[in-house]
Amino acid sequence: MKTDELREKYLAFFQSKGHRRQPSDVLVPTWDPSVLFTPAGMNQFKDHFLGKVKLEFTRATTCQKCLRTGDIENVGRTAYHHTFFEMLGNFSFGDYFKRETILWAWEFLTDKQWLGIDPDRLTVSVYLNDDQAAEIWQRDVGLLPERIERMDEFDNFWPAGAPSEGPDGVCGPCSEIFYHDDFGDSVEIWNLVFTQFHRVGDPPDNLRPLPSKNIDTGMGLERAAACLQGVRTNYHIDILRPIVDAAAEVCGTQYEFGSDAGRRLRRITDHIRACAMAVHENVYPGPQKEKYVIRRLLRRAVLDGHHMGLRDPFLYQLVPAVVQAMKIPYPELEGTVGRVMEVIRNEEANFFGTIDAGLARIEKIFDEMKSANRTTVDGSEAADLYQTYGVPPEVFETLAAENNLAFDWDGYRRAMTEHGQASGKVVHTVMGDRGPIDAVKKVLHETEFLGYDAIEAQAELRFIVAQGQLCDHLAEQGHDKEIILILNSSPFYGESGGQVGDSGEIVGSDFRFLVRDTQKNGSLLLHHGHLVEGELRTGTIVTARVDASRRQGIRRAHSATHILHHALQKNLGSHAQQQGSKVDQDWLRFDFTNMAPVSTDQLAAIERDVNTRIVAAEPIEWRIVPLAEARQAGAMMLFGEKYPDPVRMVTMGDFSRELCGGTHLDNTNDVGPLEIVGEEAVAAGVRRIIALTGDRAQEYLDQTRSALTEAARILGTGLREVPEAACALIASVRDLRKLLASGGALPDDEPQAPPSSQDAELSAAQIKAALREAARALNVAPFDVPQRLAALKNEAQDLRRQIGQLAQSGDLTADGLLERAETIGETKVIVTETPGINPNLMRQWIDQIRKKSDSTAVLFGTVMGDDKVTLIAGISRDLVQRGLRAGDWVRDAAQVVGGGGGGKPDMAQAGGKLPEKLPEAIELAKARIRELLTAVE
RNA sequence: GGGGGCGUAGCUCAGUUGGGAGAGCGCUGCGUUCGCAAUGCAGAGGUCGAGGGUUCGACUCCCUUCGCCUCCA
Repeated sequence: MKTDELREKYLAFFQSKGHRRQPSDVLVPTWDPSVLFTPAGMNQFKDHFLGKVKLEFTRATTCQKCLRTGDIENVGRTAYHHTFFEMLGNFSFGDYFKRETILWAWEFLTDKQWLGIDPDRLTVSVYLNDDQAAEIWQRDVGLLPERIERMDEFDNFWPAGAPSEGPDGVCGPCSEIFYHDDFGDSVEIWNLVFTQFHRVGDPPDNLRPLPSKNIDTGMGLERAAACLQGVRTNYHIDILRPIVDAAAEVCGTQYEFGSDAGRRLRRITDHIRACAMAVHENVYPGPQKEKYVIRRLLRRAVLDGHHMGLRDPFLYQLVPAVVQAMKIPYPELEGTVGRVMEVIRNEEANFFGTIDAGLARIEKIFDEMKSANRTTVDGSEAADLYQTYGVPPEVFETLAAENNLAFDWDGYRRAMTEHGQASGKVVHTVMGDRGPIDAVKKVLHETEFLGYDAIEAQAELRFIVAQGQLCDHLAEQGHDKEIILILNSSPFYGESGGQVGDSGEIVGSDFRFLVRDTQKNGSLLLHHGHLVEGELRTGTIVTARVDASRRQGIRRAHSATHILHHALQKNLGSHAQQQGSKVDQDWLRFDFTNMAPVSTDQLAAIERDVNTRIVAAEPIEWRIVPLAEARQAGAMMLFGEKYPDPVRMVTMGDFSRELCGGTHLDNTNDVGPLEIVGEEAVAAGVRRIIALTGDRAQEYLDQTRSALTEAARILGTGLREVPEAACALIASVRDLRKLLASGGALPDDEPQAPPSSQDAELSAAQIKAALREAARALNVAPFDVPQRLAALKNEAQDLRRQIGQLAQSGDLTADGLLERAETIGETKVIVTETPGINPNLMRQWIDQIRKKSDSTAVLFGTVMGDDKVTLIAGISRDLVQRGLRAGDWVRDAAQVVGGGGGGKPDMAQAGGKLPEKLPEAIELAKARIRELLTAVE
């Protein structure tokens, strides 16, 4: 039986038993902070199990995309381990229980109409004291007692070991069904979990019966398919074997089941499937969390290829094979093949680069080891290299072996364990209640949202949460910590879909509560804020009033976001899909898929398109429609997003249809101007645009204009010429610096600012472009351009002044100084003030003097600025050999001017901050050198 | 979220208790050579990521910040 057929039969079977067929949840459930990836079919029903949502159905069946990395080491080695896999399941929320579950499972497995498995191949297990389940298996199904095994809480309880070890919360016994294959293995193909207890504390008597019992079953699709297809490993089933074969071809090797290469090919198969599915859902390889897991999977697969001799990206070539295998249940995969391949190829290429860089470092370590006569690679050294540069230890070990060096795996593991501990641990909660909000959920399933039509409404105050606790009455004002109010209905929008929460106020007959922010928890709206007047009491009728102007700014930004999304796709291509967004008051941030930076020309075109749509005054409308209808209407569907059904579809004119729960304008014209103020990278393949709308866009334009005007004033030129003049100023400062360093003279004519053009007024776009160009040349943020220009201008002036001083000291030349030098013994000694000379020039002179005369000792001093003194001393080589130190000499002199110094034996520098004492210091230096020279005679 | 690391010339990088910003490749020019390859000589190219602080003096030390890499969870 084909895998696709098995999947379909399972879902159809449970549909025929009154189950609602639900689509798979996304791979990364962002709504659930307790997991990175969906680990099982029941995950999307957590709140159903706990009675926290209104139940529209009490029986469901799914085929869930899952990803687990707990057993990652076993992938490829064993027959049945995967990271990515599909899980078939049927669920009951307080509906049917053990009897139906067991009978249906048996019917589906053995009935000829369904799987038709020979009953003799099946055995089952039940929990030690679950007589109820055992009896159903024995009496109702008719299994012989020897085919029913009793297992302990670590095998047949969920969560494993819960009764004695916890955690607290819902739990229950389970019953597993095993298939005995032709290879002598017994394979657990189906786990039936009977959630019937609530654990409170440690044994004994810690399992309380739940009022509402649930069923949660899971059948591993690949595993069951392997049994039905009679193959010895999941990797040989019809949807995986083609990927294995494709991997073998790409790796240029023959697939053999038992070989080392065979294991590597199976691992590559698993990991590329996981990566492709994740990237398809817009989860890219990255540095943290779920993105990091994907990166690690990809790298493990690349490493296997590396072991088999590959040195260039290869994994990406397997993406089509993955899509081919998975496209029946997930037809949307075909739409993203190119993007997925590109992302994976990119990441692979990066990693091969990392490996190359690592090789160089490893060579270096080997060299050091050889010179130190060490024969074992230090484990902690390898761990260090891995943690810092990502050089995998396997690569290290291989190279070590080639160099006849051993590798200390124990030390490596020890170091990695320490690192893990140093990095801290996060506590994971499996499933359960986490505070007062969960308690509220059981009573009040949702806050009715009224904000699409109103910004003010009457409502009943249902719950007050203060200091993390529920209370009925609260009089205290000025709470440090925020209070949360929950109403039965509210016009406040809770942060979701990237749109920030509303702020405003909730008032009653005798109180006033300021809402700072509104958050969403499930279907509840949480109003966070502070009580400023009166007393709060649950059950009272209140008026909830949203801050109207802020809401209006948010509406502008949100509608602008949709228009921007449309413009991006038009200008960059349909791959420019939303990756995330944040919508605030007249401010929006929009992340989207794009491999390269968006050029300034493209940005200008995008901005122009958006503004054209805005002024076209297109109507904006929304409706609640069935998901299928929205899809047919061509609404934008994002990968990695799970939509409710029906959905809210927002339509703008005839150019944009998006599924969106946010608050929007009625007409595009109300957006006002839109200004793109930034474009940057957020991750490989993801770009971010930041834009302003309405008032803030207008402010931004005004600021831009005044910054450019100010820049033009500083430069003494026209607006249009600012970039050119800025470049000229930079060049002139650079030239002046060189001039000063080399001791050249100032050119007669000061550079002139380019003449200001008398052209007509510049457009907004031209102003922005001019300021941006100047900012790029100056390497500062656009609004800092005037400030930077002023600083540069000052610097230029200062440099000119210094060069002028330099010119006045023209009589000080190396030759001139040498002529006037005092001779002590064989040595020419020059100790003098050199007004206006910078340290660099002093050094050059000292070098010249040392070239012209054999034995010399030179010390120059000058006043720098208003309050600083610089001294430079240089002595010739023979003096150094005789034990003189330039540093000692100059330091003595510097002490007179209140400073210190040092340097090399033949050339040293010192400074001080008492300019008036410079002559004294010079005199001391003269005296010191006489002493020093006499001492070493 | 936490640990480690990196931002220095167009590229790859060096820079040793804080005291003259370097190498290799590339580039430009001039030689050797019939020409190419090769090679010799000369030269251009740097706000040492940004901003503060300590200091007489910071690529170097401290703090902040931005970008990138990497590992752990």
